Amino acid sequence: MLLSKLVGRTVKETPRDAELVSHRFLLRGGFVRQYSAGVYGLLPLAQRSIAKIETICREEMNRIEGQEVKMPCLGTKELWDESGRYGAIGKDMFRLNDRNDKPMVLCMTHEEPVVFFARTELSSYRQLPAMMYQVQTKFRDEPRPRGGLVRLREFAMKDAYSFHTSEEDLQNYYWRAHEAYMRFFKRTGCKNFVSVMSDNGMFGGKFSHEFMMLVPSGEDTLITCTNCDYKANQEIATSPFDVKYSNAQPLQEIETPNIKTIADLSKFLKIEPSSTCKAVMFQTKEQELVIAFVRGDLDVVEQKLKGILQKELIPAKDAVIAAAGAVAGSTGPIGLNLSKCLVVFDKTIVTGSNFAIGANKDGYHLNNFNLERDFLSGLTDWQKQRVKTGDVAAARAGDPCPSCGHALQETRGIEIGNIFHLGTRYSQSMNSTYLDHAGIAQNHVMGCYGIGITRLLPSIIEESHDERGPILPITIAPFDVHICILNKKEGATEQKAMEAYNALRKAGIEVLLDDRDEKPGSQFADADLVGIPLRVIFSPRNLNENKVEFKFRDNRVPAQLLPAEEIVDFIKKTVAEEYLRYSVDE
RNA sequence: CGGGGCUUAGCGCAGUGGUAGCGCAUCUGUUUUGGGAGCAGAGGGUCGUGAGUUCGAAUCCCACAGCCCCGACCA
Repeated sequence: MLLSKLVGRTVKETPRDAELVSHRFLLRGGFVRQYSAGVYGLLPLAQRSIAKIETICREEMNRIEGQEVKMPCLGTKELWDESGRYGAIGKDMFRLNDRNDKPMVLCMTHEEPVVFFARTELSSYRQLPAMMYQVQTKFRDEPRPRGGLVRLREFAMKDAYSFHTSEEDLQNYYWRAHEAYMRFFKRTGCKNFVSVMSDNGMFGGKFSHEFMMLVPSGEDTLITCTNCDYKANQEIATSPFDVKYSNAQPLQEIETPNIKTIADLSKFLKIEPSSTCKAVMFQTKEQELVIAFVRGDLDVVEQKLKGILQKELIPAKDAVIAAAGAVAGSTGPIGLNLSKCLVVFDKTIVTGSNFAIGANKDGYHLNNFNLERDFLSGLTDWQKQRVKTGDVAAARAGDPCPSCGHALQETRGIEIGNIFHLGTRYSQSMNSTYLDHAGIAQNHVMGCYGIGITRLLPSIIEESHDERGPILPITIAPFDVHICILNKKEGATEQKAMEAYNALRKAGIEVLLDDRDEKPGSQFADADLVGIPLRVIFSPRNLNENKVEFKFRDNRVPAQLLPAEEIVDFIKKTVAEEYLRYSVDE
């Protein structure tokens, strides 16, 4: 490809709206352009790069017996009603009506369409297990798109769905998919990534893993152990915490004027925040108050709370708080109207003792609160139905690891892939069955596996760049080699470069040739912005000595001067070696 | 959906009531050629939209929209 003809120009100035490094370089390098919030077009550089990502992805999916399919983006209300998600998913799903006013959706994921395939095509145990995958555009009306290509409303995802006759078979396949993902990310040049245990959401089945690129700009917080293999998204990460035990003291009511926060309360009572109990309030869509009690030094993880209650939560409104008899600033369990609220106690409150807690009376708190003695033991049977205990607190850096007890640490990550156990969540609701040995209809046991194709390019740039631009792995770079011609009009410079260009292309190497009559500085700056890993520079200065310059984009070794007649063979060899760096053993 | 900011040429910006500007980019010519050069010239605008105030509005008032950031949310 001749750079002079390439659609997509580089720009010197950093676009005002771009905050993330990857966003800045993708715009400045002429990879992408924005159409509207969360909607981008891919120019040739990005399109080529993403096509390579897709190819590697297909190879890895095929390797685990995946069969590529293509399901429609456009879906009907009827199909999404079968799983119940037409109603369960809120505004995140794009909805539209066809010409006859029939309600339609733009699919944000494809469990429903794939089950549509499975229930007619996978009707015998003889066909199982089976996996179908596609690379398809997804539409999600994100409340807030952000970070350039990191969070989009329209993006490409590789989504895969596997069908099994048993949980055991699914588990086996799940770990094969896990391995395929590790291979895929290594091959695409991801360096610092991990798989962590993650939240399944409301409909996701029993377990799941997220693949996370560890970069400071990541949106997710990960909790990892400094000693063992424990790794989890903070949404599900847990810790035994450091619990102090002491003998139960008598419950006392204390006057606490104008004390509304944990910080104020612990200061007033001269105790550690970990000796207090805080109330965090949400509500359900049915106007039911939800109060989570957690040790004062900890925070509540909303996803954990949702998991325990199996309900959607929104911030609590004053009227709902008042209706349940909760007093903001002094909220406590005693005196609540349990018919109007659900209460969840974190395990830190179950196992700890003598907490300072709200008295549900403005200006008062209780001290030496002990959950069983002071609250649970006095509940009637129906009240007990309204009170749950569980793990709702966020593990933090420094807390003990649940596996080995060593200190945990926090890391930021971008989610670049996930694998989910789905079980029979969709096959049951959508009546998707196969006949087993005995001729009895059984629901398919399912797993699903996603990779954020579009998101991978910015994620890799986030972890692989310098101040001048991206440093792309050869496996996903838009071209293998970038050739600059300095002072093309002088002598045979241009002719020599073109000869090398044609010879390399004949050898199947993808070359971007800067054939513009630009100053060296401009050419180098643009080459840095495009980020192709290998660079060759033809100049009269060096050709006078019969030499050509070669360098790596990442400057891993100093630039080398090579005899002109050797450059083609040298590049062929170097390109092959470069691909080898990202290969994964069979 | 809350809070904040922004919207003037392709990009980055200046312009507080009186003929719409600068830098970069683009095009022409010329000089120059190892880290974003110089000179000379040219093209490019419904100043986000609508409605007001005014003799006159990019500028003042009102409404709306779009975009970005923080938060909420993220199946």
